[in-house]
Amino acid sequence: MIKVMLADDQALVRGALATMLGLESDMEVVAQVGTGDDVVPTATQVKPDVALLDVQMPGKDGLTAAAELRAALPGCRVIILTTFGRPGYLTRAMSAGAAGFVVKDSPPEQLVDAVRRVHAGLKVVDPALAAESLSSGSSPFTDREREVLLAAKDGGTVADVAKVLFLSEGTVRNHFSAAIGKTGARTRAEAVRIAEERGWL
Amino acid sequence: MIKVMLADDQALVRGALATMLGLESDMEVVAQVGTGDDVVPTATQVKPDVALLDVQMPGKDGLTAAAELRAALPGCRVIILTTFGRPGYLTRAMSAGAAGFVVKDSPPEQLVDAVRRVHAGLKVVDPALAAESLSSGSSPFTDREREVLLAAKDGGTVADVAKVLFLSEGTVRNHFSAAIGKTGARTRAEAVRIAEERGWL
DNA sequence: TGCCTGCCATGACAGCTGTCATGTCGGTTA
DNA sequence: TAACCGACATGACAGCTGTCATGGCAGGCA
Repeated sequence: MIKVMLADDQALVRGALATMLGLESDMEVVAQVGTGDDVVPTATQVKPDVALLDVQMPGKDGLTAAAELRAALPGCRVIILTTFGRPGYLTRAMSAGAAGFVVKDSPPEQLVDAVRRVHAGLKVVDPALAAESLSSGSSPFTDREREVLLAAKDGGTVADVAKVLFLSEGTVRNHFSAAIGKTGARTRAEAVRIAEERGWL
Repeated sequence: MIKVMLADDQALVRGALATMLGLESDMEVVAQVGTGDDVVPTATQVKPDVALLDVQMPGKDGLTAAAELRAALPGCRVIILTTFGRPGYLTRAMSAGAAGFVVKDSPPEQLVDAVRRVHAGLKVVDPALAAESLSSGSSPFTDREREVLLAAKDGGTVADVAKVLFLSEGTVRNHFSAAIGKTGARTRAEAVRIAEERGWL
């Protein structure tokens, strides 16, 4: 039996996936959690063979949780499960030590199949997404640029960002300008949107 | 047997829900679609008793599809299923003739229960969400204000919006200003974000 | 009819934003 | 060592943005 653990913040989806995987004759759902913070504590108790982690969760996100889980339980394979096929997510998932990456658009059989393959020691990645990831490349931002964009994500003004990061307003404007250039946007709001879509934040 | 139809753009979630509902002894999933445009054509063929519609879908959104479905098949009950518990969605779902409203955060049993209740002629609404919906109230925007916000959703400049809506730039700025005041935001980017969160767009 | 209210439209003006030229600092190369 | 490069920081300037005062127009009401 493959012992599977599920982490997803949407109880309905989590429950439905658990039911579906539980029907497979060689699988057993041994734990379900709804936040990123619960992943490692629960996993160390139940010692699953495969952990399915959603990227979006309250507390730690799935990618952070994946890295910590790999450190705590090296024998446990991780599959990242996500709504959005953002190229940046795939890159970060792989560097976090994930063995698989499945988009929620995929047919159900693909998830079941992915669990088996990953358990057998293989890596599973959506081919279309892998191609997009390569063509889109990794984040072109410098550390400061990403910080500045993050601080402005909720619509804060230049003055707000400057105060939070202890920078002059001119500097903040300059970083925005660089980000706008790199994303091909025309305003910082658009730059933030594009960066978020590509998983660069 | 209650004949259920599922509409959700995420194949994995759709499949898992179908499996889960199919296990209930008194239910039968008779159709699954992945876009809003397929809802009515498929429903007229299979004539389900209950239709579960996600709000976010390619093509028509779930709320629009719900209204059309009510018109085409008055006997078919509609449950709106959504990731986000935005108050505005609930209001719009109800005025579109939906009989139920379930958030994806709910436990799985609640969905199964909702299908049965709705089939029995009852209305099903998440109580917490209903309360929030009442306190948050309906959209405070005028038609023009909503149009202007919608046109600026993807980060377009004032000049872009003005060109699309055939208005002077001054007028567009004025509508933005009103929206900023009504949402309590400080920039139009923030106003757009707030309006979207509340389901006012 | 006259008054009032709410929505829409416009332009002027102060202030914020994005761009650019410039300078510093640490790491790399000739 | 000197030259070079990239990242970070700053301030000046032109242009865009949000606010405000103003006016037209349709609907409700005494």
